[in-house]
Amino acid sequence: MITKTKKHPDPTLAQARCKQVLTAAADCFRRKGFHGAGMAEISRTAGMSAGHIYNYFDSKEAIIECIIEKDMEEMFSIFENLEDKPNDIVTVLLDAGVQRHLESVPEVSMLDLEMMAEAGRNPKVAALLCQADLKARQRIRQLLTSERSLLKALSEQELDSRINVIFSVMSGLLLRKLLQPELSKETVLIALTPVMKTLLMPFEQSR
Amino acid sequence: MITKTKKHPDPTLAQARCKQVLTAAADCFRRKGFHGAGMAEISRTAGMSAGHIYNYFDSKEAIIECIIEKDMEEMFSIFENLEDKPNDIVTVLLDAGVQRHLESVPEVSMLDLEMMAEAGRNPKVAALLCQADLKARQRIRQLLTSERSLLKALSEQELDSRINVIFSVMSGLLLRKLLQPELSKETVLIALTPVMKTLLMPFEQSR
Amino acid sequence: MITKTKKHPDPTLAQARCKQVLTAAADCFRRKGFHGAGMAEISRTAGMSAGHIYNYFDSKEAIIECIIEKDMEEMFSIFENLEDKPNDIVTVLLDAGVQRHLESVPEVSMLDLEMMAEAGRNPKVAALLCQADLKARQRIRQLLTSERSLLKALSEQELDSRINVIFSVMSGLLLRKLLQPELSKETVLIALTPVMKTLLMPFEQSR
Amino acid sequence: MITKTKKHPDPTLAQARCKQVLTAAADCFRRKGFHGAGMAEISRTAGMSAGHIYNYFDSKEAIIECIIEKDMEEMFSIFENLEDKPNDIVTVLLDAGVQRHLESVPEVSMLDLEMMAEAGRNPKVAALLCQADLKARQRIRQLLTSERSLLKALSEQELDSRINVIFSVMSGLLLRKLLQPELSKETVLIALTPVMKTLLMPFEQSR
DNA sequence: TATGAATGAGCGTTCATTCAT
DNA sequence: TATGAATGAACGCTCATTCAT
Repeated sequence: MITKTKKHPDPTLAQARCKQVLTAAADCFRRKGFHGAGMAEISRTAGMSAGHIYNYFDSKEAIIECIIEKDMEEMFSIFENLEDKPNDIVTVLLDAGVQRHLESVPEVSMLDLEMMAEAGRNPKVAALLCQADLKARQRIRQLLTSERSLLKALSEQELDSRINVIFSVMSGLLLRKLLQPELSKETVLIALTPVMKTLLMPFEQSR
Repeated sequence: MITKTKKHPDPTLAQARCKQVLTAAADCFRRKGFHGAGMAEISRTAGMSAGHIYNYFDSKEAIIECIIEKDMEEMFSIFENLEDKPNDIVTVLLDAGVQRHLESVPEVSMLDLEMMAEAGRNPKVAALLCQADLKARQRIRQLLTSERSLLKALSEQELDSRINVIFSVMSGLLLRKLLQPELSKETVLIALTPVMKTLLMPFEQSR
Repeated sequence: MITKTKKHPDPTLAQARCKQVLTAAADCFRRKGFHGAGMAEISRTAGMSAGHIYNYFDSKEAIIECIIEKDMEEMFSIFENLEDKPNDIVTVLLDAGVQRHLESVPEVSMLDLEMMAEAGRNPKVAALLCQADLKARQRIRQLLTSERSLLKALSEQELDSRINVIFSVMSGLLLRKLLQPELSKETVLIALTPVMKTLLMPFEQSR
Repeated sequence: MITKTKKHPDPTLAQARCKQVLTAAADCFRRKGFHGAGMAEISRTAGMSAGHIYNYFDSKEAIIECIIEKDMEEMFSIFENLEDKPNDIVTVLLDAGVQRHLESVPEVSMLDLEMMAEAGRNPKVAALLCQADLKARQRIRQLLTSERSLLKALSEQELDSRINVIFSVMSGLLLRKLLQPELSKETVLIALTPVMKTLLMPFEQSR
């Protein structure tokens, strides 16, 4: 993750400084947005001169991308751990999604939102996000087509549809939390659980 | 809508000028984002000098807030028209949500996202959005508890839950379109329709 | 010469401001060099905010190029007037060259030098200078091959050689003035006159 | 040559390190110009940390001045060797001048130009250059007034004039090469040789 | 009412220089 | 002696905002 374009004889220190910068930057970005936070503020927050940051990152852009990359990686660690779980896939997905998008501290959500908004303007950011999203969907697809799934016989398109709606409702929670901060997990689960069941079972023709 | 801090001898003209500015600004913001569009470009688009805009708005911030307000109002016109529709509430909600969040031009989605991101930092914007969201939920609640609904007997909390999940999955489509632009309405509907059915009917106890 | 990329409803004012900037910039460049003079100093000298300069010039680079262009044009006005002079071409060229390169105020020479040094790094500047030099040589060639010249029968190459040596000795005076400021015009002319005669007459075979 | 402001227990090593720096710096300056080359690049080229350079030189400025000094010395070695040559002084001077100013690699010329431009602003540099120029002229004067010269009877002023014009035409070649890179030595010599002959012989009264 | 010339604070970035080790 | 981490002032440039007209 550390910029390859610069030599850092002491990798431990370098990594520490990078982390300092990334932490500070993430903090500032959460509070002010990517473009609202200036290098001056970031450097102040990081306890480091603005100039010195450029020994570790090529540009503010690079910091943003690095933060996004880190965030995506972290998001994936959620999915990595999914398969070890017992066989109730509904519960597993519910927990993961709700935890990530509804229970996280507001600051995390803010950064997620900021990233999406940035993706609308910055193609590089958009690419990073799309790529991460693709990987996530593939991971879920793997899960849903595994031996024990009830959906292994589904057509490509239907599977796609279900996965997209799952992602839609989950990431939508992010926006709900923003617009209705008092919303509790318990309340959400009342309706979300049946929805997830619907999405993870064959649709009944009778309806 | 017109800024109260300035005197305008001719209210008609003033209102016209305000509209000019707001239209131009909305256009620019859609194309470039809130911070990507400059006052110079807005004034050019509005066919008015940059300085003159300040006779109607205190700042760029004020323009942004005004546009968000307008946008919220417009979003409501969608809900206003809902009740005139025939009795298949599933179709009605599906159409409205999909149209707004999945079929709109990318620029609209981008602006929605920016608005949300902005809400994370600007309490005034957050308040506007929350208020609009509240009104929207109340409107839906009205619909769902009307005479012809199957859900009129639901508890407050369960109704709340359902409405929130409906909003979640719908607004989540916004993010899906950003992350997977090739996703088609048809594909989405395969899974989204059963989900909406689930959300708009009493849950079966057997599940 | 005024930047075409910006609209200036009042051309008179615009031209005046441009001149202000160019004068100030030339002054600063003479004293500090192209890279030694900052926009802050230039704006201070021009009695104008730094930001405002960018309403007239796209960049510092553009200012430099504009100054060079102006300088080249001015240099040409010397050559334009040459042909009206009486028939002693030796005197005519001597006067023009000595006046330009030896008698000019030191500031002019400084700028000339700066331009040459800049040409070594900046291809655009180099191109401007080369082009002007080419035009100057063509003008001289026209003069030397005109009816009344003694050199009209010369081979291309020999003509080229003579012209280049003329330019060489003339522009070399620029450097002499820098390195030996006390050198007087009279002293220089003692040897320079015979040299010019040599260059403007057929070479004698006997030598 | 070594900076006097710093103590160096091991003078031999110090001198070696200085040479390292100067060699590296000269190299960088030739490629990028005085202001185009940064201390980072110089230190990398010198195989030494940037900070360490400041143990030998007070500033980048000091390095520049030191290099100019060295360059002036080197220029003199050309003149030193002149007197050993056989008696055709025209050829000797022609060769020396053309070699130095016309045939040298472009980087050398560029550095010469930068030095001159620098002299226009930095009095210390100006002094160095003037002093070197003075010495060069005195050396030539020695040559021209030696036993075997045809010019030993000339007045001070006339001698001065001739020397200055010689230097002028020679250093002017530097500028010609910059402005007309395709110019060949052969072409130049066609006219330059007669000019040098003119300058190194008594002027004929008949003209 | 309307203009656009003008400002100035702030932006991201660079780089000569210092200093703890 | 030697390092390179760290600084901070300055750079060119942008842009929301003001104000004389």
